[in-house]
Amino acid sequence: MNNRSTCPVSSLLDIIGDKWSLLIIRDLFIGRDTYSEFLKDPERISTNILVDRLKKLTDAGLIEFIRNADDKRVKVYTLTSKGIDLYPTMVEMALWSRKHLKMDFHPLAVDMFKDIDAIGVEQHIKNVIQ
Amino acid sequence: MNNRSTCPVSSLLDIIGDKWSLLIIRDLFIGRDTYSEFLKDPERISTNILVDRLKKLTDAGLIEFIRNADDKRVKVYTLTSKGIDLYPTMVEMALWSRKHLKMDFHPLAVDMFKDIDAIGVEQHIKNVIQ
DNA sequence: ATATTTAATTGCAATTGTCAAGTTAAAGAT
DNA sequence: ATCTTTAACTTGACAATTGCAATTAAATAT
Repeated sequence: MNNRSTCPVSSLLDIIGDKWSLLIIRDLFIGRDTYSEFLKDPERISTNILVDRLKKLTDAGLIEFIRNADDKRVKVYTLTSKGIDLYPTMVEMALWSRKHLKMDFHPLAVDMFKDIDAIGVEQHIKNVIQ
Repeated sequence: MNNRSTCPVSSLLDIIGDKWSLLIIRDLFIGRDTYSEFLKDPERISTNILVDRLKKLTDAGLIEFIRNADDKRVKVYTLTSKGIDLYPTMVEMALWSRKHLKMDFHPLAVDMFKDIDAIGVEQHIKNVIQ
């Protein structure tokens, strides 16, 4: 366990409370699923941090990987159900940013916002995680 | 701005993506609102980190403070509307922990879960932030 | 065999965090 | 008026984490 406290927020922060972990989770939601694809992210994660976070997220049971059958060097990561369940949190974070940060967002985010406005957050989340 | 990218999730992580910032926000939601109360948290934040985070959260416009009129030594912190709007994110984080971490939670969290189960997440959030 | 690609490691500097102690200004006690 | 306590920092020594650049190992491609 190793939690700092019995607060459910702090307990999740103990797992994903840094600038990088959630970005790997995000990538998996948008179809980026290998080490080299994570490295291409605009946020420019460095290789040692990436390896460390992939290991920690795997140990925490949020992600797992299988070797690509055609190229066994390639680890293809996937979200576990535990990882998929972070989607509502990420959506709320994105909605906060849309409301409070005056900036232009990535096309994929714009599309997501459009869908949320069209069918509602609840239905959007349902569609993504089930 | 200084964002790493145009991803709305990463942009929020640029502001609160660490192990401490959200705990200060949490404290303000449960009525802890001074430096010395933050220090008493079970997570044991150290003094220089607390000062640093209070300053960063203030600069980011998530919190602000006024001096206590009766005791001018005391800074009483409050959430701005920008900070209050982090409540949905924190609730989703707490719900994730309840679902996936097999542990006993703080009485205040238990009460919150009870209320959410009774009236629904949406209504619970409405009641808290308006 | 040689080159290329994917994933991971290493060395070192810079940043961040911990812990213990000290500082300052206001408030309360004697 | 002086002493003590309290709130909010500040500092310094040290440990841990992160960032950057270069390198390595294994699998695959030519």
